[in-house]
Amino acid sequence: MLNQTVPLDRVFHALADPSRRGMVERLSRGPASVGELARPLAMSLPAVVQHLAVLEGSGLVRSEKVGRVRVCRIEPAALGTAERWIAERRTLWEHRLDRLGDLLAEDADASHRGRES
Amino acid sequence: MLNQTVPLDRVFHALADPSRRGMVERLSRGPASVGELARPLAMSLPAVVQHLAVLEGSGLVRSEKVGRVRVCRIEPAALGTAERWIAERRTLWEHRLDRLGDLLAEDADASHRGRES
DNA sequence: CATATACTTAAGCATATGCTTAACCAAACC
DNA sequence: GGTTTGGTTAAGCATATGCTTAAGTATATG
Repeated sequence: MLNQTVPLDRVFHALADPSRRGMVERLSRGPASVGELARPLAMSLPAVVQHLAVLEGSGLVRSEKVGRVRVCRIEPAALGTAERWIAERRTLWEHRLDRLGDLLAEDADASHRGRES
Repeated sequence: MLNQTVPLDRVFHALADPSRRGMVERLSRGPASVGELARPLAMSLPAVVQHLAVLEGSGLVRSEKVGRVRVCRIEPAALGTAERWIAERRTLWEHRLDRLGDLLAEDADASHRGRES
């Protein structure tokens, strides 16, 4: 498994901003133009375009130009990468807690039997 | 559902750095001291402590001092928050794709029946 | 053809981030 | 009590981020 650190950096960084998460949220309900993405945000259009560039750079969003409007859509794969990383860490400490639980159980068991070992 | 935007900002920002993810990864296998966390990283101890502060600020990690060594542990809840946010977005566009699939199915159905509507 | 619309590009700026080194503090060791 | 060990605090600095305004381009629309 290749150590793909760069995309994770970009995906998590992209998600670390509430405006960008708002855009992802909007796009998860369906495609939208830059103007539509900008409407709910209290900032200039160029600022929104910069956020969009971060999202595209992370692979979370892709866009194409149709006439004079740019249509943006979500790109599920990148979100999956982030979700998977988190899930893997969770699995690790869950297993660790399992082993800890086993140890405690053994311990309890041992003390019932009169603390051998 | 309260709009808890601040912790998500911090959690995603904390995860956006490979050194910090490395620390989380290490801690997901069990508690560690600051020195242990620093060992694999090519940077000064104060830099590591600053990363640790970011992780603690996000709620991903908590630590306590035992004698002269600081013991750090992972805090599962924060990771869960991030995972949940992503999962919710995924659910949204999956449902959207379902509806889209329904539409296409209806469409195909309609064209079989001779393109009504 | 003229004008409005929907971006796009460029430049500039304030603040935040990610380090560094130097100096300091307190628990453990000899 | 002196020294090593493990961490902490402070200051400084280079670069990155997140905006802004101003000006430009290309596609509709009347």
